[in-house]
Amino acid sequence: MPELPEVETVRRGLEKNIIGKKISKVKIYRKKNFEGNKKDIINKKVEKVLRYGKYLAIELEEFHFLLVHLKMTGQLLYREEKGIKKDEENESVYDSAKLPNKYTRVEIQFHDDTFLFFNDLRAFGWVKVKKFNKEPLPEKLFDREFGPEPFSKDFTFKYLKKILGNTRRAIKTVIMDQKDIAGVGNIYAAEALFCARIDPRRPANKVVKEDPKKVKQLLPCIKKALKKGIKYSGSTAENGSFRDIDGERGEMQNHLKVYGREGEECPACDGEIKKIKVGGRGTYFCPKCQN
DNA sequence: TGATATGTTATCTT
DNA sequence: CAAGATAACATATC
Repeated sequence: MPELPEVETVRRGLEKNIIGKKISKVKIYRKKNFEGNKKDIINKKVEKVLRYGKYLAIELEEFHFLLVHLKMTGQLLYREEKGIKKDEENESVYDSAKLPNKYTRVEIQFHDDTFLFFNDLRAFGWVKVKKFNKEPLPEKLFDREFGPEPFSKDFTFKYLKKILGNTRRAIKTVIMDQKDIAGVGNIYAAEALFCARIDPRRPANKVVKEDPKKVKQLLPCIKKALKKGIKYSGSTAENGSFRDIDGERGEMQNHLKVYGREGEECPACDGEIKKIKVGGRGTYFCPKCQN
């Protein structure tokens, strides 16, 4: 679930709460979700909290990093203390009145006895410890390539035209590819394509050739969709897993135009929102006005 | 009960 | 080899 806006929501929460804190203890509940040597980060102070696409990097002293990817159902939960949170009850499996719980994979304790829990029901996510000799580029940090951040100056119309014009893949698949654009996932891809009135199934190169105007629209549409997602602190569907570091749901699900709205009337015309598969993923769009 | 789920990546196919 | 498609990861829900 977590895409750029959700991960950015978590990043901001962490920035507010753990900068300057020193790690005192690391407890690993599930080895598969942890990589590296936990001793490397003990007694190290948190200096920065960074985000690259959907990836998080907590930078500690002397170029030590605590890296996190939430994948589908991961959560980073900050607590002043262990145990049961007063007046809280679990309504869904993704709630966490009590911490740690059965889905807690890693527990970070700070010197002031506050905690950061990495919870992940499906356990696809991970926490890694890495160290460097100097400030690393994101490519080095995560051992992978990143497309430009949607809010950076590198994300231009020229660039968008280039990545779309180069391939016959469905346009939705391309804008979700992290090597092409960092941070866009299934929800915000659907919203951006609706905003630009583009059929998500269309081969990307065809859209560039036949509808350059729509591609020009798509650029601000991607930014707007993500910005709105950040504004509403991310999206948490009915049975969704996303929570901020206080365990709170996002609000963006109430402002989505097509994602998750199968069968509802299109907000732009009198068509009906349909759900199909594109590149194996659930895809919501209005067949009447997106073409 | 089998299909499905918001992410990424290894592997298979064309 | 490249591009694109698909399976796999682990668990809950309908």
